[in-house]
Amino acid sequence: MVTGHADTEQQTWEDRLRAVGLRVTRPRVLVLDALRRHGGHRSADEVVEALRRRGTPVTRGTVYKVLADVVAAGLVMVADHGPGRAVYEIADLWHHHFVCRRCGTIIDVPCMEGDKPCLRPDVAVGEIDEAQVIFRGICDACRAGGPR
Amino acid sequence: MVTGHADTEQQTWEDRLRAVGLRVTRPRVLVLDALRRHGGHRSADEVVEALRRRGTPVTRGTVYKVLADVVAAGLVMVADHGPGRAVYEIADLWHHHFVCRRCGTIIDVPCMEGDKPCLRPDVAVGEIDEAQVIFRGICDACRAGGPR
DNA sequence: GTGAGTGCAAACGATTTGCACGGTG
DNA sequence: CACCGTGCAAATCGTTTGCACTCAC
Repeated sequence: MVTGHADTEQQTWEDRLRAVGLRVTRPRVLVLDALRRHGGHRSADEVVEALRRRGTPVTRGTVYKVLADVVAAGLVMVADHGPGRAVYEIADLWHHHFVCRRCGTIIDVPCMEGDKPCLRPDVAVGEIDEAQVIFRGICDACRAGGPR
Repeated sequence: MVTGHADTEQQTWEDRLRAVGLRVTRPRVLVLDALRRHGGHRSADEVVEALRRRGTPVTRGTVYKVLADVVAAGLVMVADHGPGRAVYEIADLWHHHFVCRRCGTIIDVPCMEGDKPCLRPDVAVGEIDEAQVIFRGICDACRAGGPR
């Protein structure tokens, strides 16, 4: 599909960035790559930490700016699961989140209707372009771990 | 139903507080009452401000503590619509939220299936006790106000 | 070369915490 | 009267911002 050898598909980020009118810069590619490598949800600080560990440090402030840009551009989704708990992930497939009350783990829950908002309220409130669903409860791992 | 004269049903808070094992104190009743009086969603600061205006001031710190307690006790629901945007409301009837991207207004969206989580994922992730749904888009008021 | 993007560090605002006093049970 | 809950103020933490420098285009 992609011409070239990139085993990380990294080149795609350049295309995607350009496609949304953002310049291709090192921090942007690194942040996006960190998110895709991880595959799951990461907070801004976790991205900073991951990049630092990889030997390609990016400033905290810059990470926030990059995240704000790519979220605004639609490349990344942000989900707030509580105060000071914003998590980011690549906006590829739409899905919901299950948050464990006990261990805080976030588990992806596929959206039953594909890549568009799968829910619609039965009252007219406005034009809905997104339906973010957060399920809360106790995850199987914690339940298996005993009643406490 | 309730013996007494309380036109504000305030006495109920005492019962509800006791029922969940919390002491009945002035700040707690005031905070709960402020939330119910308002009927909608209020941030911690808005509660502080409302109580101050009513001539029954409660410290910001105390409001946060009270809110944390009553949320933990299940008397109040908290919804996070973004970083530093936690809003609280009485946990009486289950419903979802529609957040306008333009003006920030929060509109209640009734849950189609009554007072229990109306949604269930089709994968087993754990024991779900809550499904919080946040719809995002442009509210009718903003749309009526023109394309910008 | 020019403006967008970055790094650094200080500023910010919501929420939390420590401690001494006061009220509830 | 013992303890929980409050008030006050300082601390904490995630996130934002200002400014000079650098790099992408």
